[in-house]
Amino acid sequence: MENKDSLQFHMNMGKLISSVHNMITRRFVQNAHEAGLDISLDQWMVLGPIHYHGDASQKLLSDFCFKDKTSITRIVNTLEKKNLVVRVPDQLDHRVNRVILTNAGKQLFNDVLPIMDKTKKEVSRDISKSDIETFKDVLTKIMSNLENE
Amino acid sequence: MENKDSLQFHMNMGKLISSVHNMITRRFVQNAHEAGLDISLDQWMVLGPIHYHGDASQKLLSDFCFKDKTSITRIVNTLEKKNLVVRVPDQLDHRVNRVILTNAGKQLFNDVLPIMDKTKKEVSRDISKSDIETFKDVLTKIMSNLENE
DNA sequence: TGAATACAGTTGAAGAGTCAACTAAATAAA
DNA sequence: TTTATTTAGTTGACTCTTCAACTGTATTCA
Repeated sequence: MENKDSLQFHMNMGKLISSVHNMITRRFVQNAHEAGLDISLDQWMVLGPIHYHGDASQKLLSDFCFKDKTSITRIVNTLEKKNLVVRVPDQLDHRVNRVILTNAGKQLFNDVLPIMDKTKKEVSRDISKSDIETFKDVLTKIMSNLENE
Repeated sequence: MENKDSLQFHMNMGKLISSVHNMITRRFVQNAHEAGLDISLDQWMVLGPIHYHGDASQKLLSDFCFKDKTSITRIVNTLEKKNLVVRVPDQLDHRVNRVILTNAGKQLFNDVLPIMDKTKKEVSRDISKSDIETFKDVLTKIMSNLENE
């Protein structure tokens, strides 16, 4: 690709976001892999709230991660297959699963923290604090623009 | 979700981008669907350069769309299944497929243009021109931060 | 109480994403 | 001119996403 720069210049927002999303996802997995850790960005995004809450229903994970309940079902399946979490049926509300970290899950969580940090630094290298703020504000604004309906 | 705002405030960049990416994708498909059009955002992203170039190798599509060649293979498969494009083997370089729009493909392209426009407006509603500019600059900067290696 | 409704979670099917391994054709190097 | 390397594209295995249809369990309200 001879003139990638001029192309990017003409890229629209949707394409930019999609490309950046893919690149960040890939970089995170690469960084984790280089550190000998086997985890995807989405698995990490789900692991976080479980760790934070100690235990979490899939509905809560869905809300926190802004992911469809179907996606949560499948990601939790994967995490369970890897023995990082277990599903425990709620005693009061029998519709609910409480998702809990195993020891391996807690271990992995701590191991991945520095990887996340490294990836963040790589992503935002040479971008000013104020531009990052504007960037996050715009993302948040877009979310509210597209929320419900 | 009681206090979504305070949550978003604490969301990190990766999560924000991932959420926004999914929301834009979903909204585009919804808008297309409401207009009676059956097309995904990724299919549209591939259709564009084909229309622009008149005919395009999969390699070129891969470069323009910032998508893996594997993804292009599968998206072109889908487009071909829907009779929107055809693959024509290149006469000079037998490794290459030239991907060409059918009449149905050209028709769809024109029908989708206003949908794309509508979606863009919805996405960027009430966001200032200068914030959009900063936003796109940051995205481009992230791309160059994560490029190769 | 009993029927309708809402809610939590799962499943199936189809479109995309990644990586790794693979054809087959073109180009470079010996 | 053979041999080696690069390049274009496909395939397989697996993860994630979306939609629609489906269990079961709570809740509401007549």
